[in-house]
Amino acid sequence: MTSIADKASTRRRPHDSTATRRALLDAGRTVFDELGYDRATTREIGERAGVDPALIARYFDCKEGLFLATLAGGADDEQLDFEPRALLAFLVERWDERGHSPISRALASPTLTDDVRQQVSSVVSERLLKRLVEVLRERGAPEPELRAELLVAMAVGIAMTRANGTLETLSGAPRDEVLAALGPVVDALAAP
Amino acid sequence: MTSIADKASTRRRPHDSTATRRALLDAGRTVFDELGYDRATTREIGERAGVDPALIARYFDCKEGLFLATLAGGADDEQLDFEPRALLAFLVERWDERGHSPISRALASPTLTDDVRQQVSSVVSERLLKRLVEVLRERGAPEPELRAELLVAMAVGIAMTRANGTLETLSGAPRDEVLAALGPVVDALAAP
DNA sequence: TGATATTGTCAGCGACTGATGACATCAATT
DNA sequence: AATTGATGTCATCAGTCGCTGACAATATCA
Repeated sequence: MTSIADKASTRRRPHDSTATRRALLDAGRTVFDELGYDRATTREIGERAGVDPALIARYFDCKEGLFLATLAGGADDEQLDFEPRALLAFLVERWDERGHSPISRALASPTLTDDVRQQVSSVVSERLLKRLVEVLRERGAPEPELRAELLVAMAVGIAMTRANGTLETLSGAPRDEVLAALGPVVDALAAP
Repeated sequence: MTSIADKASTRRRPHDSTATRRALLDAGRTVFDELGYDRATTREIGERAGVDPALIARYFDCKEGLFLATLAGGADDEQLDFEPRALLAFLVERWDERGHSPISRALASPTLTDDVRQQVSSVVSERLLKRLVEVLRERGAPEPELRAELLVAMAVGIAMTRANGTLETLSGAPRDEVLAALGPVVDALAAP
């Protein structure tokens, strides 16, 4: 018990900078995703990480620096299936569960810093669009770049409205049902 | 000149409560839409309305009260075409131009007060969903409520990502091109 | 004209936020 | 063991925010 490498324990092993960094990153991801950038406070992030908020400034320069870092990391783009239906299902599933990636929130945000916009663009492009565009091109879909981004945009809209409960039927419907209804829609988007 | 009913003039006609109310509503709509609820400040709204910010509290109780009021009014649901393609085109067009309705922002917002969620729900339902559902039902589309909300959700995602520029191709593409690509997609959503 | 309610102005309060810098604590090296 | 750099803690600052209450200006009506 009380393993020295205990991660989520109440007592932080002192003077372990990499553990502190990661704790802040994890907590930041969660809080930014749950509350959005503006509502998220450095004090809240620090508390959830079990770390003094002042360390955000030390390791990430400022709040926005931590935000940028959370955007970059986190999503391990393991063996994703880039078949359009499967990818939409993955995105909706991922963004349905809060606390993992603030990218969907950034994509849906009204105002973005230049740095953040650039970061989001490059992450989404690298992790999702690049290979999705390839798949669409193989299928002979016209304007594959545009259609790939449209698929991501659709996922964003669905995830956000499902999360905040403004569209009641959509929010209440089980994910399977939503995805089933979307099947032919995605096919139409990916058709030649 | 210097008409007594001059609305955007530098000098406000004194003691005209209805004009003041409307000025605050208009400015609120614009600022909430441009900046989102959190970034919008009562001082900024007051300045744009040419009105002392303290009057927000008098006429709308508080900032959120003004926000609720902006959600309710504004959109004159004139002779809308509820044919799905046309409706999506209308929504994307409307939400492409900032400063008119903060509803899209509310739909894309991560966290919502109960009051705001309820207001957004009822406005969207009354103005858009109700008749769109009818059209979908006439067409024999299954789960017309779900599909109607999916169309709105798609419009939200597209509008937000286009506005913040995170998806570069989609943001840069002319609206016509985007809507053209979406035509078959909407048809698939509305198909029986 | 004088009395009264409505409307607009202004200064400032209390709370919160991100950030800073002085200080304490720890660990590694000599 | 002593030194030194790295790491963590804390109090606090400066700025911003929504909101309030006292007061001034205006309109309405007797």
